[in-house]
Amino acid sequence: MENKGSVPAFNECFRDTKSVFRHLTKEEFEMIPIDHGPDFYKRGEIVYSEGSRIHGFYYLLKGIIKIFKTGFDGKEQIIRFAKKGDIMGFRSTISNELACTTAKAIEDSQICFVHGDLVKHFVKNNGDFATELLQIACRELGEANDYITDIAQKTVRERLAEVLIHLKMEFDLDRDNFLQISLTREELANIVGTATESVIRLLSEFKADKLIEIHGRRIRVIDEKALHRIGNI
Amino acid sequence: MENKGSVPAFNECFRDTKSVFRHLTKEEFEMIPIDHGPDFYKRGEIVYSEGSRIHGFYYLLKGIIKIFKTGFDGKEQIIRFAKKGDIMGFRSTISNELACTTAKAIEDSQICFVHGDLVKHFVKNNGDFATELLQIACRELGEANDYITDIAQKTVRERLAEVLIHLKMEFDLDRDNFLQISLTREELANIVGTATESVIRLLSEFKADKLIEIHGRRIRVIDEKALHRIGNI
DNA sequence: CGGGAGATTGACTGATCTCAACCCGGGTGG
DNA sequence: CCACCCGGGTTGAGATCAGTCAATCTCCCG
Repeated sequence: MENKGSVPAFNECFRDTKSVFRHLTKEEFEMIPIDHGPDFYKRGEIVYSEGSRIHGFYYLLKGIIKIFKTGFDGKEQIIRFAKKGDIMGFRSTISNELACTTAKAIEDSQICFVHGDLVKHFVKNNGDFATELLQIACRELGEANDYITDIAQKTVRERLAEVLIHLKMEFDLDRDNFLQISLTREELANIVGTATESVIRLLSEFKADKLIEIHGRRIRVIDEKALHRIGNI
Repeated sequence: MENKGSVPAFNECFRDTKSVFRHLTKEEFEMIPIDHGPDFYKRGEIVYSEGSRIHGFYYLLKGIIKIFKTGFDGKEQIIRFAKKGDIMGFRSTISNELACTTAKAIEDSQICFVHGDLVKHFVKNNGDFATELLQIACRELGEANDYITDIAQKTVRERLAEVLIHLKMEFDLDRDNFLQISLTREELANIVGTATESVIRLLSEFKADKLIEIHGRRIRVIDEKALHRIGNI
């Protein structure tokens, strides 16, 4: 992690009309220390680790972070991805618990940090901010519930189809309509909740059936309808 | 659903020092209409259904409610249980979405309802209340994440062992140390995320191995250590 | 007593996992 | 420059966990 940020860049990131911080008053805004700009993380670098104490919020300015739990045998389970505009670490901050997930950059990323005490202060004194946070938590909760049901009830094939659709919706496509996000087969497996080899086999199948196109890690969805059908979405 | 409650009983339920509503001021308290007391639900009755609009919070005074999602093929996936003191329906209320789960009484229950607008008002104007709600959401989120990882990575056997431990921790035991909560084999399967027959076979195994004792739906954990080991907890 | 729900058991099947071998491309140290 | 190594990616074979189907049993209820 490296700090190259400038103060204006830091301030700018909170001004975004879609930022969680958009409800802060001018005065509250100025409470955020701007002694240093955003932090830079390279692909592979860890933002925070499972079991460590988190001292505040991470607001993602740029890049993609994978958030995962490590299972009993060391296998990762990817819970979600954070991308531009998302916040991380608020669960632990709010509930005063140790982090229950690890956050790792899978693309070079730029992150603003806001101290937990400050966030708690905002929650207590700014109803709109509290409501916003609560809504974010509730949205995540809804997604988690869907996830649970899917993993518990669907086959690996169904889940993989669904994950591909989700990735397509959640992340940008490049000029050739390939998914921008670059995941190893193992990471895909860790989203779906299966073995790497299973993902590989199913991807080949999907490819053979002309549902997707693959160039190394780059994947393009060709027949979204069919994937919807396969995934029972 | 039937309304037999008295006003005092209704008021009383918010006074509990462990209630979410404990942070409300006297004035806020009085904003809650007390024109009717708590509602009574019999075992099997539905509090709210997936896909319906929820108009507020359900605060559980007494009883047990199972909260589940219905999967593609109609199979239930139990997400969690609500018991005395828990709230239900806040996700949908806060995020203004339709209910994504169904809540059904598995024991005769007694529930207080508070309108959503009021709850939102409290969140906006009472920082402690907002913080409390946020913490509840965060706790659930943490549990959901654990759940995801478990279902994705553990075997059915491991998960069943874990579920038994959880049930023992979460619910009271009767005088004979049997779990108070009465679940069908199918409901157990719908927590674990497996087939009913698998649960039956594994329960018999656990019983043969003297880890648990079974009398119909009543289950007693005998060897908690061993279950811990089996469940990799 | 008949009916129905839930519980149990057995047999079978098949989706997935595991293990092992092999490939490929990039980076590196000699 | 080249051999080697290492992290992914692929493929095949075999093992197995767990789901499905079907028959039976046990209560409990009207």
